[in-house]
Amino acid sequence: MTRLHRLGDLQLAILRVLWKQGEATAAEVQADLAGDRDLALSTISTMLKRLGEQGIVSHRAEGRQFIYRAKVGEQQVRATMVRDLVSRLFRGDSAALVSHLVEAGEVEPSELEDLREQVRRVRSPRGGRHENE
Amino acid sequence: MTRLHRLGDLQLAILRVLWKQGEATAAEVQADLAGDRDLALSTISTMLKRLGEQGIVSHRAEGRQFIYRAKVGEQQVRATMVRDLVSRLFRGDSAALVSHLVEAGEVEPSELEDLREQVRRVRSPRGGRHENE
DNA sequence: GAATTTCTTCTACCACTGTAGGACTACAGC
DNA sequence: GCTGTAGTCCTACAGTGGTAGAAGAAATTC
Repeated sequence: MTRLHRLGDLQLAILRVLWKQGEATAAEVQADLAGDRDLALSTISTMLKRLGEQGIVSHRAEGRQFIYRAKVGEQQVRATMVRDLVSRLFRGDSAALVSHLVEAGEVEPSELEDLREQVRRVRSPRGGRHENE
Repeated sequence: MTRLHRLGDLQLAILRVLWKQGEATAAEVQADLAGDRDLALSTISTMLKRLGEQGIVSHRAEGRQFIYRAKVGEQQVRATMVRDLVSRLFRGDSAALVSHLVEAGEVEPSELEDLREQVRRVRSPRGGRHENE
């Protein structure tokens, strides 16, 4: 599971299906992806197999077919990929990424306010203390 | 310049040098990178040539050697790559990325506050209006 | 002008993603 | 038991990044 930080489009698309469905066969993944991407079954199978070799998905046999399941969670992938991006583009400074988002007009300052509020509510359900300071 | 959104490590490292120095020869890039990455000159040259083919850098001849210059700015690359990540991992919702950063403990809520302040200062130097709404 | 130095370009190789056709295999039905 | 059928695996190819040796070209130096 070494290269979690640079997953391709198809790999992510497949993982998204597995996250959504819990587990799925290659054919089910193919069906779920159909529309956006009409891919041959062998394309999906090949990628699932490769993801398995990389430890990113696992599978169990059910009769003749394999049922796949993601071994990594969506949060984990997000965390890993975001951290990679931050280290590559913002010298590891996550706040610089947020700053960029605001300056680039991707988020509004007011949204920061909302988020701060929302997080505080989660962290301190009854007006308690923070873990630092 | 179609594939700005997925630049490799070396490509970014080279661009960083060009951004810092304005322009540079392959040997200068190599020298600047030495320490972190000790690469053959031909490695740098090859990548600079490829970046040129992709329209990401340009060069002019100065006597026998080429002097390279980035054709894309750091902000542009950041914007493109961040947008790509957001679309791949957060369904295009940049605020969700910020939310993720806070929940993952990568930025503190207090930092959001600072950023909001900082941005307000930049946008409205003397308490003026915003450009939207 | 020949030799040396200094660049660039060519060629090559490995790894990985995306993609898929075809081979192989095993179960299901007749 | 044979034959479809449904599923996996093998093989392959193009594209791209990372890496670099070797070849080719041009300027500098004797």
